Amino acid sequence: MTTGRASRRPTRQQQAVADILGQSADFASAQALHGRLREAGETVGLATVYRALQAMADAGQVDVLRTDDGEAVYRACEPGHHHHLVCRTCGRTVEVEGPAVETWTDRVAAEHGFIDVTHTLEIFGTCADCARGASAS
Amino acid sequence: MTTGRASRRPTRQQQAVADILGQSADFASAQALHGRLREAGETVGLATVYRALQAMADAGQVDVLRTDDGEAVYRACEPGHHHHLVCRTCGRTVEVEGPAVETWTDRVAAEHGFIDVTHTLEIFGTCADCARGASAS
DNA sequence: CTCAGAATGATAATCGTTGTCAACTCGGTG
DNA sequence: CACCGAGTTGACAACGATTATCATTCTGAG
Repeated sequence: MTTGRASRRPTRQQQAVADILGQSADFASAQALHGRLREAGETVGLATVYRALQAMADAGQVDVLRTDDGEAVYRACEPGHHHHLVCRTCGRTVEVEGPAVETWTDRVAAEHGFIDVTHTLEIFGTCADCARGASAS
Repeated sequence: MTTGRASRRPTRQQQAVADILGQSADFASAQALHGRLREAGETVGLATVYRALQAMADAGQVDVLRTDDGEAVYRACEPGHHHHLVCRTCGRTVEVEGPAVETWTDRVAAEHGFIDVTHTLEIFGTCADCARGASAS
C-alpha cells in the first residue's frame, strides 16, 4: 500500500513555513509566523501558512495549542508524546515527559469505562529569569 | 472590611444564566446557553450571557475550557481544583481529581526553576455507552 | 515539452467574541 | 412613595482569527 505519507506535494512555501518553525524555540501564532516570513523576504500567503500548519499538525510534525483567548499557536517539537512547561512572561518553553501522568490518565479513564483516550496537559508558570529580572530595564 | 466579592449587582438575567448552567451536566458554549435561555422563554441578550459567564468564570464559579476549534465552553463545577474526563462523542463529563498529577506538575516546574505554577489537564475519550452503540446507523 | 492535478494567494465570508452606548433597573434616600 | 445615581442590559457594530472560494501558478511524471 502507499506509504502513510499524507504529506502534500513539497513546495517552497511549505519549506519556508517549516524552516521558520524550526528556528523558533517557542510557540507562535499563525499570523506571527506569517509576519516573520514576510520580514525574511519570503512571499507566502496567509492562507498558505494556515494550510501548511494544519498539514504539519495533522502529520504530527508540530504541536498545536490554544492560548487563553482562543488563538492557535504552533511549535516544532520532538516527536512522540510530551507536554509543555511554558513561561507566561517570556514564552520560554520546555518539553517535559511524565510517564506517571500518562499512566494515571489511562487508569482514570478506564475506571470510568472510557476508551480511545487522549489528553492535553500544559503547565504555565514564571521561569527563574523572569521571576528574578522582572524589573529589568 | 469589604468582602472580596467582585460580584455584580444581582439581576434576573444573571440568575437565568446561572440556572441554565446548573441544569446542564455537560460543557456548553455561550451561544448554546443563549439559545436554551430563549427556548425557556427567558429574554436575555447574547452579550449579557457572555458577560455573566465571564463574571462567573472570574469568580471561579464555573469552569471554562476551549474546544479544539477555539470555542469557549462553560460548565458549573464543584469548587476546588479538578480536571475533566469528557466523552468526545456524547459530551458526557466526569470530574476527576489527581493529587499525583498536581504533585508531579509542581515538581517538574520547580526542577526547571518555574514559580507561580498553574496547569490545565483535560482527558478526552469515548465513554462506554458511545463505544458500544457507535455502530448505530 | 506537455499535461493533469495539486498548491497557491488575494479576497470574501464566517464565526465567536468584545466594544459601544442609549435605555433601563436596582436599591437606597429624602 | 417618588427620585437618583450607578451598575446592567441589549441591539448592533466592530474586531480578529480562521476558513472557503476560485482563478492562476507550479510540480512532477510521461
